[in-house]
Amino acid sequence: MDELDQLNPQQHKAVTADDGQVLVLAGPGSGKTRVLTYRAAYLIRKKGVPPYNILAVTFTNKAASEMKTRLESLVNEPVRDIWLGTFHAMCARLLRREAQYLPFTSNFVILDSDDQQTLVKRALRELNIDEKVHRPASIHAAISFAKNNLQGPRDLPNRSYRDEIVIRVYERYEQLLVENNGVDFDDLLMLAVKLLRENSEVCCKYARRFEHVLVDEFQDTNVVQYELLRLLSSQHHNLYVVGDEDQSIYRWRGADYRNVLRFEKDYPRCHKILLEENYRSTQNVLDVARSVIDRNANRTRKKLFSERGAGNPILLYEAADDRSEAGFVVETIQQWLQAKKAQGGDYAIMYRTNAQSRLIEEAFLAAGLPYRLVGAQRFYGRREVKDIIAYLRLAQNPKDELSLVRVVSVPPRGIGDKTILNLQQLAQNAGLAPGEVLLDLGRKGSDSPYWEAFGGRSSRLLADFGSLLDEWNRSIDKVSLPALFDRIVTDIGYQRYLENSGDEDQERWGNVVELRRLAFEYQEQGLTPFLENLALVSDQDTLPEQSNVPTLLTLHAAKGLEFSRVFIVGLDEGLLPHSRSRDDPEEMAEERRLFYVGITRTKDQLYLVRADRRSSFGEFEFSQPSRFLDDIPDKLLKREGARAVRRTTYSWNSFSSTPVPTTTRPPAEAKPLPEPRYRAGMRIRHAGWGEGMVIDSRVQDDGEEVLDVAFESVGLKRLLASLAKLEILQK
DNA sequence: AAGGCCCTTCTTTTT
DNA sequence: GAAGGGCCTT
Repeated sequence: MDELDQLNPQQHKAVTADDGQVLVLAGPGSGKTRVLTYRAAYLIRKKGVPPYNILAVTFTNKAASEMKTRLESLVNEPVRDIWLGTFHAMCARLLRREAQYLPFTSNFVILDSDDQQTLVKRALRELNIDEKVHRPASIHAAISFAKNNLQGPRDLPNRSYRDEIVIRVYERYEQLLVENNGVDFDDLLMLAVKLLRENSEVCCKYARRFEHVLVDEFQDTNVVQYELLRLLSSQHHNLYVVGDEDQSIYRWRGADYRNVLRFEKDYPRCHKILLEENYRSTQNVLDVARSVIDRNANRTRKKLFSERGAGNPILLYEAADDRSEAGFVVETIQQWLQAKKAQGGDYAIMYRTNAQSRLIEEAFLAAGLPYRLVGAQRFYGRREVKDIIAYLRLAQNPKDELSLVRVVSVPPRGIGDKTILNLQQLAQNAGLAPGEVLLDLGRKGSDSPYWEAFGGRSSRLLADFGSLLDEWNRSIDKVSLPALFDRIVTDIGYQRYLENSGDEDQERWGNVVELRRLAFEYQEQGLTPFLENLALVSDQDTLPEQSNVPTLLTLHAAKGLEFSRVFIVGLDEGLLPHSRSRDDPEEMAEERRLFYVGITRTKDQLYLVRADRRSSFGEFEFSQPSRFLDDIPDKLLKREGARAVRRTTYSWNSFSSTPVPTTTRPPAEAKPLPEPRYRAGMRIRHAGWGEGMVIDSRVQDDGEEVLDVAFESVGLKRLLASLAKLEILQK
């Protein structure tokens, strides 16, 4: 462990801290995760703690596997038996092991958010509650909130009709979960805590085992997770947490950065260590970050500093609309790539909402530039992927009614709504899951007691499907996961089904093949770990391996990552901060932290981008600059774009025909501008795009000349004269 | 039973 | 501007 020498004094102090409770408060880029990894290595190598006795909790699976790799290289040998993973994965593991104490069997399924929503809707319908008045999403949010506070239906206040509804839906929802042999995300945590609380034997078993508990991203733990940590460290009391209040961005999921304060209160003898030196960003980036975050209250002020020097100024580009916002991003990247001053992997484009990625993707596609998009939803949310996963889930857990209903007519097999309804009612009366009735029909055919309940045709069809299901279910332990996968896909004729379903069938089949590839990676571990992983993948986990292309991601997904050159787009009121946060100071503070997280991902160059108009709803709407921009001192910003050149745009609205100038900002500073080299009407040649005609040329405040050129090959492009190598063909 | 069409209704962030 | 729900036809 000579590697300890590579740490700065603060980091060294943190890594070698004594046993007991340790709170490491660390600014962005200060080597937080590094400290955590070194701490684990230090415990193993210097303190002789067996990995078996260590529990390390990270925020994503990706972070976990990276930590494991780094840990192994630090201690120079494979690290087995350590528990290293996310809260959810860790709880799933614990619950499967201890399933005997639960109303579930150990092959329980983890429901995704769609499933959860479906169950809530079913509960609402059964209880005859109007979905228009009581939105499933909002009821589900209330249930989730309760679970995150360790409250069951009967622990909730019942003071209004609305309370009453939440309680009744919650109760039915819980029953439905048990009937499906399924748990939701919140249950994973809540059931684990309940088990540890109520069963001291089980609690002791784990608390004895985990001599050391290490936690990353502690600021984003919620009440349940906090309690879980308390219980798991209740024997040895060695709890080591690392976090940064300023980067807490999951309040809406129950996370509470005040857990940091609570930690100090609950463990008054805890050792508190600050890491303030930033190894990532230039001082300019840090100064901008600080000007934004210092407006928040309730935090340990950290004086972030960097030895990297001031660096480049931060660029603020104000585009006319969201299309040209996307155009600016892609063209800027393209120019730097062509000038060989940067490479694709240096870049990240961050945004508040997933919907914003669309225009940017389109701009990348139009420019013929590759990119990668972070987001599990993109792949796992696809219909074909969900279909196959549902079949696998059903094979593993025939009680999974949600999956059964999903796949029963995909591809169509003559079983319709009416028959399914009959099946469900019959099953309910028999005290079974529909899947179990189906299995019985499949095995016994016309000898099954349920055969008579359906018309002859329906009985036959159900029995056929039931016997397929039976075969899949039996083969789980006999054949490999890829073999089971292939068998299901063949048995249901999925490829032919896709081909007959028309458009996009190639792409769809491609996704099925990709899912099969993933299944192949799990052939050693088998179906249950595979399904569990599918349920618990985080967006970051789906980040394709380094391919040196720009990355598109939400600000949330950017947490814990770093990039040389970062664009944060959509810096408009209503988007960042998001309109849903407008009325709540706590939420507004969180939007600010979110912006802060984005800024501090930057190593070298930060671009802040916004647009005067953007289409939300399919309609254009005018937008105002984000209030957060006002908090950045002018001297740290270099302005570009429509506003910077004082091009007045006019807005119109339905109330008045009078044009309203929307340009309000004074120019950064008034000084004579150099003459443009290019004029409208010139014919030019570009190295990549060939010949084109200059449509517009203007010089910005900073002296950069910006051209709009119509190319014969690729159409209209905006470029910087200083970067693009242009040849003037005709004046 | 199944597929197609038009209607609304939203749109934060995600384990 | 997409996705789901309801209603229609075959």
